[in-house]
Amino acid sequence: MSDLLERLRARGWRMTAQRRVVAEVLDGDHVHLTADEVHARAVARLPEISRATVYNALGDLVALGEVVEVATDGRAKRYDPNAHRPHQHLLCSGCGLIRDVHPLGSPLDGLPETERFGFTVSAAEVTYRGLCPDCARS
Amino acid sequence: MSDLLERLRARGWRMTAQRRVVAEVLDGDHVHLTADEVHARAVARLPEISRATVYNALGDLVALGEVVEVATDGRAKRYDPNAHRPHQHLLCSGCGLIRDVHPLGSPLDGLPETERFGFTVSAAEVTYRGLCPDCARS
DNA sequence: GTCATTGCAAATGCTTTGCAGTGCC
DNA sequence: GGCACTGCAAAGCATTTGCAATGAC
Repeated sequence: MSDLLERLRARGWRMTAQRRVVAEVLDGDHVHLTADEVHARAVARLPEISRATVYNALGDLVALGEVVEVATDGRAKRYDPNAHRPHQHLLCSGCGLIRDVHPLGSPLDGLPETERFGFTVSAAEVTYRGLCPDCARS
Repeated sequence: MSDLLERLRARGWRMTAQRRVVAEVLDGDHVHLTADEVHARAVARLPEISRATVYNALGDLVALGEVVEVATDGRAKRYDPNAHRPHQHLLCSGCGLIRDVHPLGSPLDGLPETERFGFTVSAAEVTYRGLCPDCARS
């Protein structure tokens, strides 16, 4: 368990029961959830929480840089709470599950056996993010 | 221009005017289009082509392994026709534009200046694809 | 007390689906 | 000529938005 809650409080994020529950659900997980899964787990602790509120809270956390939005397949986005720890992702093409991994060598060498968690790894994929000339201009 | 059309014919893909136009629109492009952009360009050549048909054709091409579905942001999927050439992606966080790049060194070294195409690159991201134990079982 | 946050429900964007008609092989 | 492909319109998810009521600071 990490100190996500404390960081949020320290940064002056107005704390409500709903937001606390969303942050608690995410906190430190190494298997990332979709907004709907976060909502389902939040409901277990706070039955009246709405989907819109979960989306609001997740959007805030992303804007604060405490959580990273991961959209690696065409389905629902997933939310990665380990924004401050450098890591890479292991994605299941079958069910969309995403796990954090921490390999040491170059990605092109493939993922070490010890970091595969039982997955059958078939490809490594690299994406560079930035702004294109047009978007950088405005 | 590549030989996508010929490969498709050779593999026995039933050719229709609509499918040909979709394949022609994609063929060899290094900036990848969304389904809607493919539809727009297809309409320019074949006004009565429907969106559903474009989705069908794209889905087929992906199933055949001739085109790769790229879903790097939470928006519309984009279609990469260069499935047979190893390459990486350069993504604009502003507008979602995706371009192919062909860097030589390790991704962790960053993207060489000659491969940036005017982008301001801020991050490199690695994803390993495969099947999780549960999905591999079935 | 004020103003941000919540919940609801309706709207949006992208994609898929059902089904009758069309046309490729 | 059979059966796969097409077009249309309607349905389906994931997500966003508008707005009145609520509650944190």
